[in-house]
Amino acid sequence: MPDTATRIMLAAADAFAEHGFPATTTRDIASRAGLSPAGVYVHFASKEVLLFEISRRGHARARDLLVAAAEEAPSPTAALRALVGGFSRWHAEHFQLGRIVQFEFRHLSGEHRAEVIGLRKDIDRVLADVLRDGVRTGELDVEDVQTTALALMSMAIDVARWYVPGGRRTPESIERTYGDLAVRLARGAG
Amino acid sequence: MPDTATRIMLAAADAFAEHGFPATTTRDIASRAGLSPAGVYVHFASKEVLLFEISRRGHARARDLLVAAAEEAPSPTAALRALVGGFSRWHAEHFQLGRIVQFEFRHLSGEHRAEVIGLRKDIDRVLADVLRDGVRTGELDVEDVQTTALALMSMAIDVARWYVPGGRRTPESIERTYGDLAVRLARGAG
DNA sequence: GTCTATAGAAGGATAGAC
DNA sequence: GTCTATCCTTCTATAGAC
Repeated sequence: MPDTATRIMLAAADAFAEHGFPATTTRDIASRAGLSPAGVYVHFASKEVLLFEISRRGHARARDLLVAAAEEAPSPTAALRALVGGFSRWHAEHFQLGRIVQFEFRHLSGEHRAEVIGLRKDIDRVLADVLRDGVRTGELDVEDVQTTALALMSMAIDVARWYVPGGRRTPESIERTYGDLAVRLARGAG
Repeated sequence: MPDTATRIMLAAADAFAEHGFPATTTRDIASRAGLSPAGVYVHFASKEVLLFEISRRGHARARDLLVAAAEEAPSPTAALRALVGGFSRWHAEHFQLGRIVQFEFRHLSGEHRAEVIGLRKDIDRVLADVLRDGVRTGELDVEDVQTTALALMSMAIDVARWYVPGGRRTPESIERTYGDLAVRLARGAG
């Protein structure tokens, strides 16, 4: 049994993913965590702080995943495949967390938003660096690195919006297909 | 000066795009439209009906745009470029409407959601048909038509999430770049 | 068709007992 | 650290005058 604070975060993540942040009530969160409405406030100062904690941890985990994938890959092409494939798979496996991270962002307070933006820039940079590496070695052919990186991130992020567990597409098949698509996109007409 | 119902819809679209549906108050909508809080209900039965009307019209316009682009194109490759480029540009030019259409969907009532889903299937089919056409003629090389269509739609739809007017990227440059990326993605290694 | 006023419900957060 | 009870605010939607 995880500790109470963790249970509350898991309950809140479920609720936020299902209804969105503003439409989620603290009563719903408390009830999912097996607490009274007041019980939440012993562990978190407000509903917004709860969103922030979930967002911060989610972003940090996604970033660590990407950095590790980039470092382990033997070539820019392999790194590109691992990055986009892995990020896409992550957004399928953790589609609830992904939705919160990507789509509830605007409901963070100014200060909290700024901190999360920093993590986002780290994430964007990892992919752009891989593309630049590949262009330098000649493996990849990309006209506009920034925009191509953005488009690839869009493909992966959007998985969280449409993914339904138990559907035709599995996280593994998404990883494979999206990794392939990324390489096709960045290798050009050959 | 547009009629009052239209003014209310425009005001609501602004507010929904800025705060999301649940966090938007009917008072805010009324105030933006230059009405008292009660004035809205003469024209729309509820806040949810307002969201539905905006969503329905937005989807229908996007669909008409795509169908027209597909019909006018002289070849599957040209159609693919026009479709993805045009859809991406639309999500930049109408990023507010795009956000509502794509990200406030879950707040529609069951009946209204079903009607919008029908429009979405039309939209998805247009792109999948173009890819299939191109595979048949041999112009395009796509392994999984459904998933490739989905990934291309993701690229375009996600523009509404990140686009900021007045930024480095214009709707025109997005149209060009994303149209090119789509062709690269579907033409394969050549 | 627009207003003022308000009903009626629900939500975020706190007080204070245990 | 958890509960019950509740404060206070805010919200959607309606009533009824004009």
